[in-house]
Amino acid sequence: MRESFFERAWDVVRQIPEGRVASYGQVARLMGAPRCARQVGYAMHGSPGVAGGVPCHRVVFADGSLAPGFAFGGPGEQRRMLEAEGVCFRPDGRVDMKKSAWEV
DNA sequence: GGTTTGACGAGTT
DNA sequence: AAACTCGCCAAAC
Repeated sequence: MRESFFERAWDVVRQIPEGRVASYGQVARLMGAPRCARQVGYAMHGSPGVAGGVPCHRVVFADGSLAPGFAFGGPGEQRRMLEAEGVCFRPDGRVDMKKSAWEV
């Protein structure tokens, strides 16, 4: 059943524990496509959302910055959601990958 | 079946 | 430090 690349991406994102964040490249790597970070990001855009079991808000850039224009109701909503899960943020507005990076 | 696109990443300027 | 460019690759047109 070779699910589409997207569905596989969702499956990996689904495994991200609470209070942790994973970069697009990280997710892509876990799915066996380390070069497909962009496709992962695009898959997130088309994800069913948290209601579908895909916490796309836990997926961030490799730098720890969030996607511009992200919205579950507002760009600041994602940060608020992550903080609520225990994710550490830096004054720059980026996620503290050093503490909140998803350890596989 | 070729072209365009894009929630990335790393390298340059 | 921030902005820009190039490369990668799957999905949509």
